[in-house]
Amino acid sequence: MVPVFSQSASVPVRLTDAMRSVFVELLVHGPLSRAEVARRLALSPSALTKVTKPLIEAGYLLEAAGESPATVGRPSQPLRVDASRMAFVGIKLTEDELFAVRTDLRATIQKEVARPLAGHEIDDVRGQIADVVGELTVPGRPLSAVGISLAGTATPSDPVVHTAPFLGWSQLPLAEMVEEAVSVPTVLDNDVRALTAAQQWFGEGVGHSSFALVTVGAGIGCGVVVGDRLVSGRSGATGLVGHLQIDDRGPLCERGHRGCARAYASSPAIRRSIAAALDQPDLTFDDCLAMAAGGHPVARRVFDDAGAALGQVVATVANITGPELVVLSGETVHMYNVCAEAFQAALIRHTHWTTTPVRVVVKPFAFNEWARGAAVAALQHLLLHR
Amino acid sequence: MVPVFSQSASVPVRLTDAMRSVFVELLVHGPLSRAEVARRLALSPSALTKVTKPLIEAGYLLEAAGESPATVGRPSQPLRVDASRMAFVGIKLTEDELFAVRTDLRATIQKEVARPLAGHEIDDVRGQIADVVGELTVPGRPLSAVGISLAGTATPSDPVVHTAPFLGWSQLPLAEMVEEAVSVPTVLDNDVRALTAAQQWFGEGVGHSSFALVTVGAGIGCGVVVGDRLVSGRSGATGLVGHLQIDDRGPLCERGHRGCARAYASSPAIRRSIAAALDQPDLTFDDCLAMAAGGHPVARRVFDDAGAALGQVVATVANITGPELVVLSGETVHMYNVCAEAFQAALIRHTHWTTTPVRVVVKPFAFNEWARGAAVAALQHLLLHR
DNA sequence: CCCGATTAGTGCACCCGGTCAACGAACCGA
DNA sequence: TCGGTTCGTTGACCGGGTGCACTAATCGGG
Repeated sequence: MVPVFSQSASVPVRLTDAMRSVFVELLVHGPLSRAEVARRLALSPSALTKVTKPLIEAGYLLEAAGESPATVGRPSQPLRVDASRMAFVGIKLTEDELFAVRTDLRATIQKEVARPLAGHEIDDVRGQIADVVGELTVPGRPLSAVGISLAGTATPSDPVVHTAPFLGWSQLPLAEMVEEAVSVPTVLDNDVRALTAAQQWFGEGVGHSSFALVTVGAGIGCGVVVGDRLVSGRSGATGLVGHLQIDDRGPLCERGHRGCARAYASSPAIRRSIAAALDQPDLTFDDCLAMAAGGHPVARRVFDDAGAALGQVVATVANITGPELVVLSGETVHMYNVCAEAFQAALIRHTHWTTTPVRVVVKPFAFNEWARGAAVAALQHLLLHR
Repeated sequence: MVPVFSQSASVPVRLTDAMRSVFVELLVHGPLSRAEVARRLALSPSALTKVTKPLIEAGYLLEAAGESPATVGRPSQPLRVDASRMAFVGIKLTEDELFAVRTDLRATIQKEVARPLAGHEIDDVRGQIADVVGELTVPGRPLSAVGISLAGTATPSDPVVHTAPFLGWSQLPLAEMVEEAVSVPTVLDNDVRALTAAQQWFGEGVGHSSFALVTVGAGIGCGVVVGDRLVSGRSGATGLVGHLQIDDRGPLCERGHRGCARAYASSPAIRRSIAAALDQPDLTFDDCLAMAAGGHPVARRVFDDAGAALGQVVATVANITGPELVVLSGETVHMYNVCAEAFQAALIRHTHWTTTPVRVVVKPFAFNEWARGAAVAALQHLLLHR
């Protein structure tokens, strides 16, 4: 447990469980007074002075300039973590690109890099990762951890990529290899789960002990948090909703399923459907979206179907896991605007009749959100499991 | 924490967290030596003597007559819990019947009672529950807890039934009322989750940190355990797979869904389908099952469709939650025998292609299993959350 | 303007649940 | 019989957390 906070600290700090949980509470729930943290974590007030003192002395916590909330009694002295105290690099690998960001402790992006992937050969990829990490590192400030996320089966608890179909990898000890190359603790994770982690600590999931994240983009993904814990099934296989059957007469997906979720709602499928129906093979997804927004009947229908498929996916996930909230995100969430009614109708229709539909929050998506997720996955792993 | 172990103990025991976890470990994982328990719970050997001594003295643990496992070194001294040290009553309420059992600590049924429910009027039900509890109680031996389960939204953390459609109840503080009537701590729970709890501690779930239970009977139900914790969504709404859409052309359910799981696989739906097709309204479910076993084409087809629907339900649950195992149970699981192939085919077909199908275990079901589940729910609540 | 009321934070003695280290116990095989 | 090995116990000790008494800082009211 020592390594987490000793590196680059003038005063090395020996971490106790209470210190860790206080730190995480302050990191996630923003500035809070000692008294408030004590109440939340069921600790005594005296424990809190004892715990926070070394963290403040070592520079991890700051006494935030407290604006008085105008109440009786002695005003509280809010504490916050010094987000700049640590730095992380998050990397998202896709079939043909590498996105990387450097973030601080609060997952604020400080620098970003995107570049094409030279190939899928592991040595090349390792080299590119090492280059990017070097590029993102500020000389005097060592990184605390590196996170790598990809579409495939991988978990932070395990340094090997089990399968990554789009990269053609299986049983690849990527974390070890990168760790060796860059000399920084490195953590792997599934891309959707990493994104869920980011939402859990720094996004819409804050304050919810259970929620689900559903992503739309090149595919449909899903991450689940239950009892404040990010679920990862056997070898990281959770939230595989991409091929959920919507009906049995719909469009075909690349695996030969008729009417599965990704055949309806993934961006390539939407584009293909409209392009094919109109015999305009060069239409882009954005063209399609514009057409739907403009009321074009074909585009409208395809997007309505996509929205309905998404609504059914969300309802199904909610029926099974019972989250307080579902966050909708992904590269093409903005399409929600043109299919909101279809989505809501399907959500209501497929929600089990004994409950009310889940609350759904649409979370706008920036292209570097995936890489940011990887950084948060690394951060969480460092703070919780070390 | 004191109340759990002090009642009726000649020597009152003050429980620590370690004592609780050691006790549960021994309860669930059978006789184990101190050394083994210490390893499993990451405690020191000395902690174990310290923890077990008072529990042995108070009669909660016994030194089991150790059959030597023939190994080098000093033979270990297995410990086991004295299952007779506590007694529980579990009650399952259905629309028109009340099933109740008395169990020991290991959920072994010692006495059972079943009787028709006089009505849904709360005072009558409360009275009947109190009668049954009295009937099941052995004079000298007070009960440790009473568990009540029903189809509807209820959680052990909360003494009120939120909704119980088949009983026509909503927002009913049943636990308080019963507790007052019988003077024993009383816990409510959803029936499927209670059954899942029983599987988790004393059934197929033992040894698995994540698994799902899918039940077939009058309806289709599902309970989920993730990270050793039984999932209960907002107000206990989880595992609502009954109306999962299987296709969009199938039979109608009572809520007007075409082709949902319960329209295919619930026992009333199966019976109705076959009775209607053959125009023999008096056929029973067992008649139908016998016909299918005998190769009758209509019955065969209906049961195959039911099996396929179940397979799809299991695959969907597994895709989303990623359990190590799925346990198949419920009043009519025995129908699995006549539709195993259809089930397996659907399971494979709907399992996400990046993973292998979950392991499925078919668990035979006795009619008092529901009530036993309620007893386990009470036991778990007493041991973990008190 | 002072004085209780109220809430926040600190210092210090203490407690108690665990570990550590040393040892005794009970088996094996040579 | 004796070393090897694992199990279990004992007693000293350690350290994280609590309890309590105290100080700090603000408010509203007489």
